[in-house]
Amino acid sequence: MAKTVSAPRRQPPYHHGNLAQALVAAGLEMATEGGPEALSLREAARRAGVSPTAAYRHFEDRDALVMAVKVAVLAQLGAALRAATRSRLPSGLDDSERARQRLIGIGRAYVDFAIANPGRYRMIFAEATFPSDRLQGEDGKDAGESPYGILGEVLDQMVVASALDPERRTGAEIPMWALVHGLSSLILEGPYQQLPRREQTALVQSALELVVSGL
Amino acid sequence: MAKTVSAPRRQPPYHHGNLAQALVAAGLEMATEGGPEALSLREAARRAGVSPTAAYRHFEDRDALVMAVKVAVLAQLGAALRAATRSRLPSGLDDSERARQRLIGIGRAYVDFAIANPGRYRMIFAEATFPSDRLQGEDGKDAGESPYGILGEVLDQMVVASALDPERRTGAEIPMWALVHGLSSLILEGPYQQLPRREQTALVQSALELVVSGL
DNA sequence: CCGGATTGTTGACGGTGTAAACATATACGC
DNA sequence: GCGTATATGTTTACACCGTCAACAATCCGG
Repeated sequence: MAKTVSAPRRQPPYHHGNLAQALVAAGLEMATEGGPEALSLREAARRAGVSPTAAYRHFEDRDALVMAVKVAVLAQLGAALRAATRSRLPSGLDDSERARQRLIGIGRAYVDFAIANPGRYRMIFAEATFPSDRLQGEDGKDAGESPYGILGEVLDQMVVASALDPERRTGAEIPMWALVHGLSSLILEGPYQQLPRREQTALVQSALELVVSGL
Repeated sequence: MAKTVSAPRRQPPYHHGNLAQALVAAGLEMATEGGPEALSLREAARRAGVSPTAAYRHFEDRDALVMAVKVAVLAQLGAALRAATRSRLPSGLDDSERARQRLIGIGRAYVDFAIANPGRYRMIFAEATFPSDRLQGEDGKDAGESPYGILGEVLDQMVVASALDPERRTGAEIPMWALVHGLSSLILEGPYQQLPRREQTALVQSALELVVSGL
């Protein structure tokens, strides 16, 4: 009775089913816990309940896994920024001011994401053996929900709402992007880590306003 | 004849003489080649011509060496910024404009350092096991030639030269610091790595002007 | 001159990334 | 339906890494 053969799913099947995805999920966990340097192929395999080198059937090397996790994190950040673009704005603002507030809003959302998820955030800037083999390509042409794409969208809307001179639109993402990333680094690893959250966000707000008003 | 005993310095003496320093130097090399993750205690020992674990007499663990190298890099960056504050400025500028140009100058110098020394630059933001044990302290109270201190000096000079409202002096380093760090990251690992150096520096210049004029 | 403190060495352990050889399940052509 | 190629997972092995403990050489203060 209870033949081993026909017993349904006694122990995990030989084939995992979706190892690649499970490995990325494990990698995401590890990144959350300790950033990019905490990400290990063997540990990921362990967490996926699979032999130490099974990951090599899905990722050429550690860097490949890192990249995959990085992409996943970018998607999460993109979602956070997208959510920020949908948040309610105080009423009684004209279109121009609303567009401006949207921009400041995603800036805040970016830094908030970094503060709330330091490990995952740092994953975004993980390296791939510096002498960069094939850095370009990237293919991410859709960029539909890429953080950078969303920033571009919001800037475009500012132009439409006459909150930004069309002539200054080109390259406008640069100072914004640089600022939010710089702020995040400063708060995460720099001189402002000790500050109470309250003051941190105040500092972020004023820096954002400064740059946005300068655009 | 030629007694082994008295033969002068046939082979390196048992005691290295200045291992700690040599290890930091080796670490600096390795950081130059491949950033923080390329830094290994054993390899540093090897380059210093010493046994694999000798480093432990001078550094508690790998992180300690990383920190030491980080300090060394900060000093180099500080020197670069200091040099920028001494560079000649075009004549015919009033004090206020000169002070402003100084600020832009160290901003450029910061990004230039990052571009010229990506590995060493990234070392500055190397982590020490995120759950940070004793992050504060830092003691670096002198800050004489610390990059952050130099930035503060230049901002103070702007106040003196009436290029910056004293009321806005507090926290003025934040957007500047965030910007130059963000720009560096963007150029090193972000969407602008492919750009010709020429356009990169142009982009840096305009972002700096935008922020400085907004201070 | 001697004995303790510094500094460096040796050997060992568990962890990592990676490659090669092997095993098993799945999928596809006949 | 069968049989085999292919995809996926396992085992074994190697070199490297960080770290610890035990040992050896040198230096320095009494």
